[in-house]
Amino acid sequence: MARKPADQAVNRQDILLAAADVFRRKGFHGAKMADIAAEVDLTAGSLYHHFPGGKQQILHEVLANGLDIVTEKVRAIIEDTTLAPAERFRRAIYAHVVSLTANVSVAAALVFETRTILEDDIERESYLARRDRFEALYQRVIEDGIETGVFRTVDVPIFSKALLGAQNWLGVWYRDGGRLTGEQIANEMAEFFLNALLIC
Amino acid sequence: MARKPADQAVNRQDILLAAADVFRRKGFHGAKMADIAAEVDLTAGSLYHHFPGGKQQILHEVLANGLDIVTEKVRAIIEDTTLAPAERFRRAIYAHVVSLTANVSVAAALVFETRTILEDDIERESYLARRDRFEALYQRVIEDGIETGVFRTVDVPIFSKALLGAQNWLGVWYRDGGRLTGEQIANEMAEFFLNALLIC
DNA sequence: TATATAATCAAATCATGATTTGATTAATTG
DNA sequence: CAATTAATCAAATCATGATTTGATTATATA
Repeated sequence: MARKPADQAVNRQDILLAAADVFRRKGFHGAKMADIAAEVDLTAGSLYHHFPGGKQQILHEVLANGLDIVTEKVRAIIEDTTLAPAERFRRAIYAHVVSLTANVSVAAALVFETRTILEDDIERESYLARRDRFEALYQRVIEDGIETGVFRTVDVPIFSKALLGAQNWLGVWYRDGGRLTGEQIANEMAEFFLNALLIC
Repeated sequence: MARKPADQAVNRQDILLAAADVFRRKGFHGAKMADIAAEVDLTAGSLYHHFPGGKQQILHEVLANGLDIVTEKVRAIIEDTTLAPAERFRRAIYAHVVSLTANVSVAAALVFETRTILEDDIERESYLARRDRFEALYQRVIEDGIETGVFRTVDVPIFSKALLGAQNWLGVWYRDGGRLTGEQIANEMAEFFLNALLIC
């Protein structure tokens, strides 16, 4: 029967992480299959064994996985209605930022390569849906806060784009081992945006 | 002597704008010289007459020009010490955002292709310097506000990255003809970030 | 251990696209 | 209008890199 994967054989996840890293450094179009393969000690051709769909499929899985992981964390917080809107908002930002900094390469791919995947008509639909679903989470909690009277009356779509921009930008500048940890940065950012909304 | 450029001949600026647009849609690596050429009714080879340095040079000029134009607008405001820090901060954001929305393609290039130009060792140095100079402008006015006691004591580098992220992100989502004008968005964003800083 | 299947590789294929080259066609200026 | 330089083009070059193909090697299970 089918053999169980050997311990030393590379698995899909290794390849996806390696790919995210190469994408961060060179961009999707600039990344060679050989570059990705080299990161996991394979040759370019071997990658097709794991991802028959080639480079495009690899990108798709990097982005879809990455977004899903963050979405799930944020969703759990936003939908916890036992907490006040301000607290849900704060915790969501914190979790989100920590998640991005914990995995800069994927965060960077989410920033830089979303455009690439949207070029592909097949992926386009499903990816846009994923993204809208995510953005809606933040919009919901902001609206809750406004209705409750604890948040200023801001333009919610614009505010959420500003927030997401600030967060996504981490994928551009954050590096492990910098002056602040991901958690410290997450705290700061949650503070910033909460102050922007709170009526004092 | 040298001939004066004919009226109907394409000029460098046309090409740079066309290039920025193609870069926005396909990314630097995905953009073909032929794509850029087609936008101005030329063939790929003809572009080398205007830009002997090829695609790389075109990217360099798009980014350097784009950044310089925005920098100059923001600089004039930040350095106008007849205004209070809060007012300088507000006007700088406004001018910056209006400038980005007035030229989405260049704004998008500044977001997506900075990484590309940084790969090039020659450009790297000069471009990083430009960018630091720009970021320093915002940091200065924020520090002024803190020292004056009108702004909260935030972590200035992190705050400015959050701000720049929110602004740069416009290059990703803003499109002409949307629900709000560039000016309206600029106002909103200035409000957001001012509220994040102001001690009420 | 024998066999089936997974993993992998090296060497083709195939396409694509940047850049160069050698004319050819304007437009300017004396 | 002749001479000169600018703009442009079509057709080579040249390189690069994704993907395919046909073995080869490793490992698990019967």
